[in-house]
Amino acid sequence: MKVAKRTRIRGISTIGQRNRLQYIILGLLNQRPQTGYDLAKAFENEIGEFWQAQHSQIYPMLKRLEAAGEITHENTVAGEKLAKKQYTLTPAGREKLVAWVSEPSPELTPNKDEFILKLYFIKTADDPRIQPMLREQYQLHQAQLHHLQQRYETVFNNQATIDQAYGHYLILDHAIEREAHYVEWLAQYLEK
Amino acid sequence: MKVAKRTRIRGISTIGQRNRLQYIILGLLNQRPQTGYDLAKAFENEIGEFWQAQHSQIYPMLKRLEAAGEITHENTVAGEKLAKKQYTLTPAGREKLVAWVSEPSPELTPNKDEFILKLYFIKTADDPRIQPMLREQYQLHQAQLHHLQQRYETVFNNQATIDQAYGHYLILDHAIEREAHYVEWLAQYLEK
DNA sequence: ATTGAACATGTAATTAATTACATGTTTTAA
DNA sequence: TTAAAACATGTAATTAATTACATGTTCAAT
Repeated sequence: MKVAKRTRIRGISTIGQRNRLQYIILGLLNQRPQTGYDLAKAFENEIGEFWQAQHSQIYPMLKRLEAAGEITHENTVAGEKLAKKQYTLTPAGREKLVAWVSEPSPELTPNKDEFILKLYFIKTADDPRIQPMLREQYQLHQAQLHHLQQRYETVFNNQATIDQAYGHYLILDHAIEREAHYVEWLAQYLEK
Repeated sequence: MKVAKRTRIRGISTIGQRNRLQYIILGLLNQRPQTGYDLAKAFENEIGEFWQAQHSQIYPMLKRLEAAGEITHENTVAGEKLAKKQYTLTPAGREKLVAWVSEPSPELTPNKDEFILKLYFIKTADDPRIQPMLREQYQLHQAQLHHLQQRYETVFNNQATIDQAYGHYLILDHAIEREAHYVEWLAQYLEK
C-alpha cells in the first residue's frame, strides 16, 4: 500500500498534498445523502469556518470517490427536468471515514497568517507601521470573535444540540477561545 | 494592472494562490545578500516555524524575481570551482517589499488543523475516540510549546536582540501564547 | 586516503486548489 | 410576466507546492 510521505521540519509538517477533502465529503455524506451542490453549500456554512472547497473541486472528487467504490449516487429529477445526483456513503466509504478519524494526527499545522509573516520583516519597535497593523488585526479578529460568538448562540442554544453535535461544539468553542486570545494578545501591544 | 481576486466566505479568504514566497525571499534578501541554498536553510530555521518552502520552489522563484528586476545575482566560486549565486535586492525589489508590508492584510486565514477537522465529525460526547485524540494533541502541543519557549530563551536572552528583531520577537511571543492557550483548552476537556 | 555530511543548483512529475469558463432549470419577488 | 436569485452540474486553465529526479563540490572526521 502506498503511504503519503511528508516533509517534516522540526515537527511542523506540510499540509498541501494530503487531500483531506475526500474525508470531509465522506463525513458530510455520513450525516445524510447529499448532492454536490449541497456539499458546496456546506462549505459556505458551518464547515466553511475552518475548511473551504469550491464546486469545481467537489464534483471531480465525487467522481473519484464513486470510482473508488466509497460512494454511490442516485439520479433524481426536481420539477420538470432538473437533474440531481444524490450521493450516499457505501460501507467501504464509511469504513474509510472511521479509519481516518481513528488514526493519529501527529502533525502540527503551520498557521500561514500574512500579518504574522509581515511582522517578521519589521526590525525595530519604533517602526511606524506596527501600530496601524495591530489596529487593523484587532478590528479583524474582534469582528471574527463576535461572528463566532453569534454562531455559538444561534446553533448551541440548548444542551440537546451540544449533545448531538459535540465535536462541532468543541471546535466552535476552540475557535472562540482562540480568537478571544488573539484579540487579547493584540491589545497587549496596542498603544492607548 | 492585474489584481489577484480572492474568494471570500464570511471574511475567511482562501490562501492558496497568493504567492507570498516572493515576499519572503525579498524580505530575507533585504536582511543580507544570500544564495538559494542559504534561503532554503532559512526555511529550516527560524522562518520555518511559520512558513515552509523547498529549494525546488526557491530556485525557480529566484529566476522569476530576477527576470522581474527585483533581485540580481553575482557569481562567486567557493574553493576550486563550486559555483554560487549570491542574490541581492534591487531598489525595485526593496520597494515591492516595503509596499507589501505596508498594505493592509484584511484577511483571516483558515487554520487547517486536521485534529479539529476530525472532531467535527464526532457526534457525541461519549465517543471513545475523543479522549485519546485529546491526549495525543495535548502531548503534541505541549512539546511544541516547550520547543518555542526554548527558542525564545536561546534567541531573545537579551534586550538588544529584541530591539534588533522586534517583529520576530512579537511573532515568537504570539506563537508561544497561542500554543500555551491551545494546551490549556485541551486540558479543560481532558478527563483526569 | 576515504567516506559521509553539508554545500550548492537545478529540473520533472504530480497533486491540490483556485479562478474562469460553460450551460441549463426552478423558484421567488417585484 | 419577467427578471433576478438560487438551484444544479460540469470542464479548462492556471498556480502553488510537494516529491522525486539529477548532478556535482567541499569540508570534516576517521
